Amino acid sequence: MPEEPGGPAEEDAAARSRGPYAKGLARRQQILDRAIEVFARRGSAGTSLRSIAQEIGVSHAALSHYFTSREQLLVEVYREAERQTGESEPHPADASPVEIMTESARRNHAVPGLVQLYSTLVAAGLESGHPDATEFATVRFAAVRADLADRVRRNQALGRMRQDVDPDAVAALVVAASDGLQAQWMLDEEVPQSAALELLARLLADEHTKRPTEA
Amino acid sequence: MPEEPGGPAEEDAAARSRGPYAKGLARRQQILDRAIEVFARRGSAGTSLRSIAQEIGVSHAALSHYFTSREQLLVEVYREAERQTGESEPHPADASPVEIMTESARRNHAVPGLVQLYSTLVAAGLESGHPDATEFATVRFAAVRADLADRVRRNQALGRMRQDVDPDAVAALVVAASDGLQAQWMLDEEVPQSAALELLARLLADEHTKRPTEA
DNA sequence: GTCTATACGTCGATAGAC
DNA sequence: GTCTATCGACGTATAGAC
Repeated sequence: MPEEPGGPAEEDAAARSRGPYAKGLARRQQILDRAIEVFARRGSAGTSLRSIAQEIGVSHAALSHYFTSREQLLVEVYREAERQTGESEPHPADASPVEIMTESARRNHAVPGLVQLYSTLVAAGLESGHPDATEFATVRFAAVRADLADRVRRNQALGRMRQDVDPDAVAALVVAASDGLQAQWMLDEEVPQSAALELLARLLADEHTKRPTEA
Repeated sequence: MPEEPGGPAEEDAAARSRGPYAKGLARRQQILDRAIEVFARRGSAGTSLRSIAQEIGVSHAALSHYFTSREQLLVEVYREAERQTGESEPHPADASPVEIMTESARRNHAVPGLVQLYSTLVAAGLESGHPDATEFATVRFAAVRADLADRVRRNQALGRMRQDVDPDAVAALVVAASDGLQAQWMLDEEVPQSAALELLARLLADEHTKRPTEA
């Protein structure tokens, strides 16, 4: 219970008694911002709680005050970095699944370390004993697949996409292709990432709307 | 593991003075076999050099005698586990790219922890400062893509695959789809992994050879 | 609520004895 | 070839200052 010497106590008291407040939120945000820089410079593997704390000028225990575990910090750093790319804003309603993932890939590449962090989180999520990463990966995959499957149905209804494909299978396939191609591209920029995604888009396009030059 | 007791001593002396020989190789193999079991049971994330060493009944320093780093051990464990699935044996020459990856996925699922280990190695390989994992992932991706691209060309020559697709793009796409679908499936077995791969195969099949029931 | 100090147990790596 | 011993660094947990 805050002592709050002279301030207007009514609304502040309720707000202040629980949950994070201005200073704490700002601090938390500062931690995330600095963490993004550190991850971009050194990668997520070599970045300890202590090194992030040192960059900010606090003790590593302070970070534990804002994030219950290193893994949760990683997840939140990823979300914040993704948010800063504009990825959280909704994509155009009539965009095709492949267009969505192509645009996402383009945004991801603009943030150093983001693809690596994503890969790290997914890999950790596959292991038991990493509940934060598992939940992150599970929820994210499910949400992206659901969005893409809806877009497939919409594109099919518009006659822009083949009718003889299962929307759920297409959604899983497009997510997998996008993620996998980004990983391959990180290791070898010669990998035809864009060409492969465009190829997939062409294969999924309705045959009657395909431009003859492409066939 | 014959140490060839009565063998000619000349080359033995040279061989024994450096590099591994019978006893050391057997020990190394034993370590890998036990490590595979431990990884299957506990996952790669929670498996330290100490825990593997404990299972074998040696100190963790002994493992460092055979593997220069934990990362190298991880890579070799993956290779050994993959070898034991029969994955190292060549696939039929006329198999299609998607058939190859479908069969590989089937074999991978038979070994607990293998998909997780693979994801961990690829994620580590994307980070700088992990040379062993980086080399593993780079070489493996390049080799698989080269094999698949050859198969695409062969299937195109046989008239079993669309002529209007770039073999290199198809190879990268199929690898990405296979890897990504396995990861998604590990988190949610409802993901239509097989259906998505079969869908991709159908999209890539030559239109004239497609069975009418599928169109 | 925010943060420091401190400590615990574990980790990968390495040096040197046997 | 394997051990013990030790190192520095890690994530986490707790006590308590402010």
